[in-house]
Amino acid sequence: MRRGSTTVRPRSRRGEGERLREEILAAAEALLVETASEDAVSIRAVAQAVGVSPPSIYRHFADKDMLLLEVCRHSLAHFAAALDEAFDADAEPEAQMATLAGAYLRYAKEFPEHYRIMFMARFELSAQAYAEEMVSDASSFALLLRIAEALIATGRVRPEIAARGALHVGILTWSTVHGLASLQVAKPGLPWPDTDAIEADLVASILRGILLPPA
Amino acid sequence: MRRGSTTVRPRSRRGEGERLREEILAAAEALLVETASEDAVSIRAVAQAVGVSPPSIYRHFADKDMLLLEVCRHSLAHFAAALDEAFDADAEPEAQMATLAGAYLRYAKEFPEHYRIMFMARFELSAQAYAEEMVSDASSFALLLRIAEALIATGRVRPEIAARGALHVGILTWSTVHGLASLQVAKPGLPWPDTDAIEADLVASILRGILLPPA
DNA sequence: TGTACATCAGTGAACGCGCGTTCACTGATGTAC
DNA sequence: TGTACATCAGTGAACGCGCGTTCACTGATGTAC
Repeated sequence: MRRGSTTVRPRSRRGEGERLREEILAAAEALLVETASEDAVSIRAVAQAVGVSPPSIYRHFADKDMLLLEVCRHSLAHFAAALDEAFDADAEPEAQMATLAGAYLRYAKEFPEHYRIMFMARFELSAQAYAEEMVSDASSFALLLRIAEALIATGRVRPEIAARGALHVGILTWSTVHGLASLQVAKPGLPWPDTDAIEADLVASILRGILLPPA
Repeated sequence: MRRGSTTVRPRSRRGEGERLREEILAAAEALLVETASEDAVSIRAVAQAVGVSPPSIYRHFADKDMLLLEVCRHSLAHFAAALDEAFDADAEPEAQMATLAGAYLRYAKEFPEHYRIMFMARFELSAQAYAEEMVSDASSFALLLRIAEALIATGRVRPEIAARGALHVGILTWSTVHGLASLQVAKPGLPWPDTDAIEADLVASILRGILLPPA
């Protein structure tokens, strides 16, 4: 089986060594997306895809874990950008939450392998780094927390839930959308019925679950 | 690193060859649970754990995929038994659904690796077998569908959701509990706040999401 | 009751593979004088 | 303007490993006569 390019990569000019780093990351990500398998992303496969020898990878990444961690970070930024784009600062918090949930589900459908490595993989070693990433201000989780706070501030969140704070509300909503997203990523072979209807009902259900009933 | 037992396994008597099959399955499952990693379940590791040579495995399983599939089937039965035990045929459908959700979350917490291979792994090849398993009458999914039907029959489910049928309701509830369960399995390193409160609120939210508001 | 033999449970050695990683190296390129 | 040289980007070959799987086999055990 042939895989990767046979292109001969021209050597970078003096001082431009960092270019290879970007190429490696891009190739690793592409490999992940194309093969839909974390296992296919090996040092050797990435090197071949870039058109470089395996030891060259070690110039830019300490080891394989560090490479994967960096790919994961890239994906998190990509994901955060997608959600940010859907965010409307002027909308009502309820609408913001619904929009965010919709964008979340759309992203998982469009980039299932990105989704998988971000939220379904077992990066045991990088748990700490991962946690830091999640908590950073630029992250999508931070955006969710801001919306949760705004939602609580409207006074429409059920008091027993609001009392537990924005993090509590954030995790409730996150885990709900993650459920559908990850099932679809993990089990594409299942006979899914009308997914649009499920998504719509799920988003509506999330809000009904945490909000007071309309007066 | 030493792993597995050094015990010498006595050869089965004539006609008792099937005993090894059970031992292999048990060892594979134990390995999965102990190491918390699908990758650790290799033909060789299983053979060593049982106290047998690697080729012996092939007497009972065509290849590695078939062994893993069988482990997965075992887990599904184990899981279904756990949910069945929590089921109270005499309770109200709403209470049944809440109980089922609670048992589901408890199972995922207690047997995270069983949970992972059942609902988070990528068994591409066995998608069909998996789908058949899910649909069988003895499965936990069948139990969920029965409860969903009973819930719809009470007339308390929101009409726009009830109109889509029990499968729709089942998937909505399943994906919601799966979200929390799988996040906890995938990211045990995250700084989870009070999980009991989250579980309780999630279960309550599911029902509020799909039911009509109390009159 | 004894024995030849078919069957069954399981083995030992080997195959080729792809992996992560290390090591000493090469050769182009910019720079200092 | 020419040249020696330090630096930089990247390489080729090899390491040891564990893997799934195959093959021809061994030796115990039950059975038929």
